Amino acid sequence: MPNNISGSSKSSPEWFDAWRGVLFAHGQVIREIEKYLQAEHQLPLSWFDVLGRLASAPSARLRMSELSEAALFTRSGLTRLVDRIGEAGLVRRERIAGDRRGVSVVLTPAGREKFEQAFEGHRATVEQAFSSKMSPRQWRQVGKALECFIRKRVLTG
Amino acid sequence: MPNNISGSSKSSPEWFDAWRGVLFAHGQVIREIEKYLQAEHQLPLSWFDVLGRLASAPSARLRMSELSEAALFTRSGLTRLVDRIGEAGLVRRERIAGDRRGVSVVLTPAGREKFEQAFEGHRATVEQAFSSKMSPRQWRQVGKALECFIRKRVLTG
DNA sequence: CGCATACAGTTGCGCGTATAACTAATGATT
DNA sequence: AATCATTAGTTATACGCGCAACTGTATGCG
Repeated sequence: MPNNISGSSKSSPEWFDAWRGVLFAHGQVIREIEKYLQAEHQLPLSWFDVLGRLASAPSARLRMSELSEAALFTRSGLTRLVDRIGEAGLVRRERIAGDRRGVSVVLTPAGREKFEQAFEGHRATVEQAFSSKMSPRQWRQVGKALECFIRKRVLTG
Repeated sequence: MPNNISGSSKSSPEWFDAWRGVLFAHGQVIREIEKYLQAEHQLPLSWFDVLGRLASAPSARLRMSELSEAALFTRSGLTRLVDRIGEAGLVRRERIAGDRRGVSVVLTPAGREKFEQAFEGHRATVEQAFSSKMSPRQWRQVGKALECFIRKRVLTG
């Protein structure tokens, strides 16, 4: 076929390298984080993620839809996920006054404690696996460039 | 602790924003890509990834271990993945002369065609979902900063 | 030469997620 | 008030991945 393979001209424009970087960085760092959380806290990353979002929400509560919006999973997966975390006593569901369809997921004290225990190590893991691989200047650039992908938490105070 | 990095000792130091950016960008772009590949080519992203790696390898062939090293999955998952892609006729296995343990995965003509059909659209999808969200300067910076995560294909020419 | 160790890849199993169909409540339209 | 469309969340099913144990081959060592 016409295209010559090994040449970087066709198969890899510059912006594609950026994407590949995101792809690989993500994969490697996620693995490290999961390894750490599982080994030290018996905590799946998905649990940690949910706990973290709740912990930084006002009143430590979020609706299912709010959770899934910001999150890496879909609504469907979230139901079971919250089930499991709930069974472990780290969150609980509460009805919402005024909308009988909705449910709030609330962080329990046990959940907050679990999260706080894991947080520092998680931070250290990200630092070691991710940010230590680049200069401050660079991570600032990366943060700025990818800022637009971050779903802002729009929370009415 | 030894390091109090540049001021913000709160919940989000600057390098953490960079990581969050990677996390979110990855999630969103991956979704878009998967949606496109599935809708237009009935091709899971993992298949496309394998086909692409093979397509850009000399002789369009790679060992299982080479595939898994560079890739986003582990060896175990790869066996089944290659099974499925093989059943679809896009790759095939071949024994390696001189090492009866090893197996080469080889791209078939059908596999190459499938990949090439999907490649352009994939490229366009990444461009639209990822790189159009930032300036050329920025994606260059991102590419540079995350370069170290990319497992280089060390291929003796 | 015979046994132990390391390596390449595959298989059994369990778990978690996504897709789609479903229940239930809300809101809009008439 | 009755109906239709929309939204919130759950459930049924299937599929893909990772972990750990297993087969078979290669290599090291006494």
